[in-house]
Amino acid sequence: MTATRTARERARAELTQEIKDEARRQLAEVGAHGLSLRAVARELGMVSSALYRYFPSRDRLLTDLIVDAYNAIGEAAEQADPGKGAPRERWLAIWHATRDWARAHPHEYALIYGSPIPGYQAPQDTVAPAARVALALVKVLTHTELRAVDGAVSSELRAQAETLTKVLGIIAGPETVTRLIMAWTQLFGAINFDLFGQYVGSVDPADEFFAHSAKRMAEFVGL
Amino acid sequence: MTATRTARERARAELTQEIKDEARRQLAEVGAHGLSLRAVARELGMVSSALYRYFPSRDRLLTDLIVDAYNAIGEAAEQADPGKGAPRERWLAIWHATRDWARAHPHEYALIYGSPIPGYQAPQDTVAPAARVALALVKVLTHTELRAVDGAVSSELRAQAETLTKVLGIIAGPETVTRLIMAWTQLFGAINFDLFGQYVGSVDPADEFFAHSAKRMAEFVGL
DNA sequence: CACTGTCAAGAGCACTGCTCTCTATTTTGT
DNA sequence: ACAAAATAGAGAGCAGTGCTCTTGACAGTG
Repeated sequence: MTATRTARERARAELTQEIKDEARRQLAEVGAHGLSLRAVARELGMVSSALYRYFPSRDRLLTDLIVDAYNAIGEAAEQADPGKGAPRERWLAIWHATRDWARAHPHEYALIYGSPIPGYQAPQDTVAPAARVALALVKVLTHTELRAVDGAVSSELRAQAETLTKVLGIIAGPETVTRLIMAWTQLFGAINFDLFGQYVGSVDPADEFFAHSAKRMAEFVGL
Repeated sequence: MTATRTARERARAELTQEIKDEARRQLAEVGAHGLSLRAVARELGMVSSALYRYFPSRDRLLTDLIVDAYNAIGEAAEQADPGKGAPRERWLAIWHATRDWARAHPHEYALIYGSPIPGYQAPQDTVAPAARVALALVKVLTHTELRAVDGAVSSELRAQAETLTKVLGIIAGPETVTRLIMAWTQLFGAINFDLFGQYVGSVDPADEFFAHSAKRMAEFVGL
């Protein structure tokens, strides 16, 4: 039954992919704001209404692109991590690979780390892919001897950190976990500022500054 | 001269302001994406084409709102700084005031620190207002005894930092200046992640984490 | 008073997301 | 194998958008 059924379903899956690919192409050119369903359909030689057989709305198509982008940047980060060797080098590799992906796909990056699009509904589909870069950083710290970091965290933050510790399965104190989140914030904060032009007038180009930040934050978390 | 400012000119200035106010109101409701010139005109009881006598395009109106938003968040930061007293408390006050403004005006914040609007090229009008929050932080460090921070910066970054030192007129080494930019990045990185939902699943609500970050980054720059 | 520049208004263009109906084709159940 | 059901694309159409152009009315100045 799967043999006959897949005839149509395979065509459907293929066309769905083609639509996403073309949409991604246009996204890279004109950005999320300029992405037009009609233009995508036009380019694919179909009529716009037919597109709605595959995506119920423009937002839905964008949501799919968002998930893909999260997975792409997450995979870039994971690929950059050799998995073995000096933790500090692994950390730096992940940082730079993440930034490199963002600079290579600025509009896709803006889609996921810029302002959320219209209705701002972040479906459950996005939360797992969205965590991949962060998890790649976490992975470097697991089974790694960390330099102890000092500082007191408030009780509520400690509770949040301890919950995270369990979920992530790492052996680290609340202070380290908190610093890790700060480092994660710093990573994407720096990429945002770089891509969105906020460093113009201070550290532009930002390559050296970013490399410096990566090292400083490695030390900051105890690496 | 200014007295003879014609009634027409005053009416024009007034109406220009009313348009911006109404646009800001709609921005708060539907976001930049949903902001419609026709809807603004409709609400003001005028026809859409008349609006083009005041703003040559939608992007131009948005640019004006961007400048206003930069000034508003900058002023919030400046107001929060008592100007005297313990530098560390001033630093924390600025951090929290900045975040508070962002949370009170999420769509305006997204306009300036989210993805840049397509078709809008950051004009020179925006760079000065955009620097106000950062300058408020810098001001805390001037004439303040800083704890020395260590670390080596590369030659290019050092050059950038030294140029900044001259421009800002502060007495601090390249390492401190670099750390200051990292702190600035951390501030807006954290606000971004908080407002755009990236902290869901880790440190949500992010109040405690943000307060913690503010303190940690104060120490980080030597305060 | 006449002239000139500014203004609101309206019509209209090209485009958008989306819905609906119609027809052709494929898949499925008996 | 054949009828029924599900699915595909095409086309028309709706309401909305940014923006342009023209028209007629008004204010400011010589």
